[in-house]
Amino acid sequence: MAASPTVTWTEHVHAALARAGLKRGGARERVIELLAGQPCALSAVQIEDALRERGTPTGRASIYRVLDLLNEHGLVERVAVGQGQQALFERVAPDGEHHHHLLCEQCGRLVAFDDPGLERAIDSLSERLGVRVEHHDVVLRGACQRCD
Amino acid sequence: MAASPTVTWTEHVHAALARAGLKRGGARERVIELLAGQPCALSAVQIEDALRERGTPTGRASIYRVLDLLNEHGLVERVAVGQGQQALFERVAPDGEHHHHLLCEQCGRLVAFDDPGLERAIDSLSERLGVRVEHHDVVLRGACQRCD
DNA sequence: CACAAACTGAGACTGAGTCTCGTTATCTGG
DNA sequence: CCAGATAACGAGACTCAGTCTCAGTTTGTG
Repeated sequence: MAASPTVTWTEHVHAALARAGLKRGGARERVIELLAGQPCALSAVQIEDALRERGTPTGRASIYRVLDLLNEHGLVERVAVGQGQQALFERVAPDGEHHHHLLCEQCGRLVAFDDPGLERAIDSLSERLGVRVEHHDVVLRGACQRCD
Repeated sequence: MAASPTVTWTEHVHAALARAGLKRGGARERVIELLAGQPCALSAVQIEDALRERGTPTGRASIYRVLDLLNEHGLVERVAVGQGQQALFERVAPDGEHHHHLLCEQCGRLVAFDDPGLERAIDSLSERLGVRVEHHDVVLRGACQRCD
């Protein structure tokens, strides 16, 4: 939502991976580039298909490897839409901004939203429970504006 | 957490299914009985194993059928713990009381919690977004009290 | 008690995700 | 600029949760 960040996500990713002493590779660049152009979450299968359609078919193993790597470095986030059986991945903004999802049970559309009140509720929760909350996922299911 | 409800979950389930004009069957009774005795969510595989260990091995297909049926009737809820690859199921209290989960990334323990503030935040969210929210899942990941 | 409808389970099948391993590309530093 | 070391890649076999099918069994009603 921040219109044009000082560093793009792609640059941010390259910097982080270089800092970790990793080399570059074709498959990785392709996955990163694809994710960079996505507004919301994508499944590994969708990534595989998209790359094939672009004329750059990429091994399944490589895709999962890249996704795992990016996830470990906090550059990408696994979204558990729960009902479906495949994991979705989406980029994490360098500034740490993040959002959650509403899955429309009618049309299957995934709608992103954010809400400070919700974040606050979760923060205070972590204190109340006496636990350290590292990540949180909120998935709403219902009908989106279009379908309601 | 309500110490002893007027109707037990098992009775509630039987009543609901009878109302729907369904017959009884061995596999169903076994799954219901097993779930009735669980404090928290269980995967289909765990159910299959547990039933086998009890000396009443039950077909995989039947277990999934029962779980789907109970889910359709709102008697059981699918919990998407997200990272893992198998769905978890747990009973839904007749009084509609519900809770969420913290998954400890150290020990893998699933801790249940509830929080009115969180529920409120989600309710107000649904208005703000102009959508109808039917269900919601909140999964926290971090370290539980024991591991922190 | 007979029959229709519901239920069950063995096992084949699907499809996402993992693993292996031989090959290839990248990046030093000499 | 080259060579060795190390990281990245991809084909394809494999795993495993979950689905589907279908013939046989049980339930409960008329």
